[in-house]
Amino acid sequence: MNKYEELSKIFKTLCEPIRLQILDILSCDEMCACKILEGLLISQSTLSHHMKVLINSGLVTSRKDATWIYYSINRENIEKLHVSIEELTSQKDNCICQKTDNNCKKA
Amino acid sequence: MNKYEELSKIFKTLCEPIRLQILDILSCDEMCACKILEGLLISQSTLSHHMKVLINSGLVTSRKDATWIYYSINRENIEKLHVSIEELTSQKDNCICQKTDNNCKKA
DNA sequence: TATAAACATTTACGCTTGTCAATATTTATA
DNA sequence: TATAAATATTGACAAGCGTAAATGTTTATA
Repeated sequence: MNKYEELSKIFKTLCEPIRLQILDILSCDEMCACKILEGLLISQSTLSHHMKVLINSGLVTSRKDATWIYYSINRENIEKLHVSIEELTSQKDNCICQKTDNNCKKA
Repeated sequence: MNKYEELSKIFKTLCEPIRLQILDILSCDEMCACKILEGLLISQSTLSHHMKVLINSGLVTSRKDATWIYYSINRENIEKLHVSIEELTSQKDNCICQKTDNNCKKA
């Protein structure tokens, strides 16, 4: 998997409104799935699916306590996302664009 | 459209590896579509489709010159994206999470 | 041990979207 | 005006994914 595919995996996670809402709900503190579900209009199985996607992306972590699972934002990986976006879009040496001869007639 | 749907529109744009590669190609300078295409393994019509998606998201702008169209990154909206991610994931007053009574038994 | 609560998994369905071939449009130039 | 280059659009198809009902698993407790 190249770097674009790696990064796109994070964005695929973020491209569903309901998952953004879940991150918002988790922005202040950890919360168990049953409480997250209370604020949403989706089924329990659908929430479970979305939490799995969030966990797999690395944007959210979980801990188990008895029958509850507490989810929280992985702030380290949120910061890594900021860095990745910056690295992708900012001017840089040895850029991929320099591998193309840019002799297209310019204005 | 609520704020989650608005933001998800940006992430939907970024969730395709080929569009991330296009942003990378544009990271140093503007480039016309025919030159962008040289560095990719997709058809012309597919590139045209992706450029339209990038334009519609606001992440890329374009200017026309004769038969060429030059595309460039809209850095102002990249910065807005950083702010949106920060606003979503950081702790804040009047957070959506406080609207749920968090009386779930904690460890 | 039986029951209930919390969460995960399986299965099926429908919608979205990436892809390309074919064609259309626009502009420069011979 | 005819041709070629650059880009957009249309149409069709396949793959990915969000969704929920039904069911399974784990844990606490009566």
